[in-house]
Amino acid sequence: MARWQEGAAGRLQEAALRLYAERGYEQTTVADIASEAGVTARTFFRHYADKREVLFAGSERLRDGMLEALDAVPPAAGPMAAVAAALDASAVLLGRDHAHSRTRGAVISANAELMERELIKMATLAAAMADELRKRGVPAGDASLAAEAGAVVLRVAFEQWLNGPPEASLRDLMRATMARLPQVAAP
Amino acid sequence: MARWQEGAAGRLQEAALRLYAERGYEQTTVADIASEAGVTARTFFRHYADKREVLFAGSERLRDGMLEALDAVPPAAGPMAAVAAALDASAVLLGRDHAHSRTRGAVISANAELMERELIKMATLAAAMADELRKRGVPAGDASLAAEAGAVVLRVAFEQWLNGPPEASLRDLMRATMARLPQVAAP
DNA sequence: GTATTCGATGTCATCAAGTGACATCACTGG
DNA sequence: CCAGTGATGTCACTTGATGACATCGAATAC
Repeated sequence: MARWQEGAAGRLQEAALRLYAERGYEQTTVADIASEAGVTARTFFRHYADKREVLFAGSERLRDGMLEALDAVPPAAGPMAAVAAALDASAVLLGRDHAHSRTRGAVISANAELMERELIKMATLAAAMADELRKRGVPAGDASLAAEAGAVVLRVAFEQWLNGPPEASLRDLMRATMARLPQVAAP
Repeated sequence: MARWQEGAAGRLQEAALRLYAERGYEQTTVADIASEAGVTARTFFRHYADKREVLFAGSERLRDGMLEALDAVPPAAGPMAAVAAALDASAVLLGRDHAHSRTRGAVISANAELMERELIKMATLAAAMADELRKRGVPAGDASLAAEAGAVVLRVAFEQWLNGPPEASLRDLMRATMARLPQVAAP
């Protein structure tokens, strides 16, 4: 028998999402979350850098999955084709649990601090994709544009998916949005 | 003679930028800034909602200027043409003081919290443009895409301008980036 | 089988951000 | 002259976040 219960990180994650959803992010203290998970506040900060981060665990997995998919595309293909492959990978990772994503999305969009964190995660993702594109020989400016455009497609499609029926395919939404972009962007 | 010196908001802004640049954002306390500006910390928070916001005063002026320019474009023009006009307006407002922008940009990109704030300001801007486009009859999805794409162009061009020579024209950079987008976004 | 080390946690102290309540005092309009 | 206004100061307090040190079960070494 362990001195402490296992899976503190997971319990903290669940408790945080539940409390944020129930009473709101600002009305929830770290002490509340920790006590709910059966640990102390100090332990919360050993698992998550701050009160926001507990909602964004797993973002490295998303990034790695997307970069892997991007790398798998032959360099002969254009930058946007590579980005499209990364978006396909993201759809698999993000499009699993519609209900959970909805709760999480509602919590995040209800609070500016959480929105900020979400945005910087997306920006980091885009920067990583741009880096990868540059390594493939894409000119710096084009790499930034393609990666950021991909992030825009991801955000717009994900939001549509959240607001739509649970059975809709996030991947199809992303592809449709991706196809629409050059038409809208044309003058 | 007034009981207190005028222009506390401006003095706080200058002191904050200087101290953030000298010792770094995290190494600067609100008390430091306030004392430098000859007021108390409590007064700092009466002028700026938090320690980050002092670097983002004037973002409403930028938003208003861009929305005004967007509105001036005849609705017959496509959404991207309207966004382009808004970007032109932003170039006038943002492209004035290269040295100051560079210092500010260096401070912001050196700190994740400040980056977050910058990103949410851009996202708010994009959301406002998208709203305006929808009012002009642009379909919701296209409006989001066009506005977010415009924000991408602004960010990429602004960064190039910051890293380039002071005499370069931000407006020209934005137009060139804008023209490049549909080519990159095409599969 | 006992000793040692390791790792996740608890405890305590402390700092900085942010906020509410109330006092102050120069200026302003009557 | 006097009441009211507005920017500020003062004080008390909550909460987020971090460093230092202690604890104790478990794995590992011997």
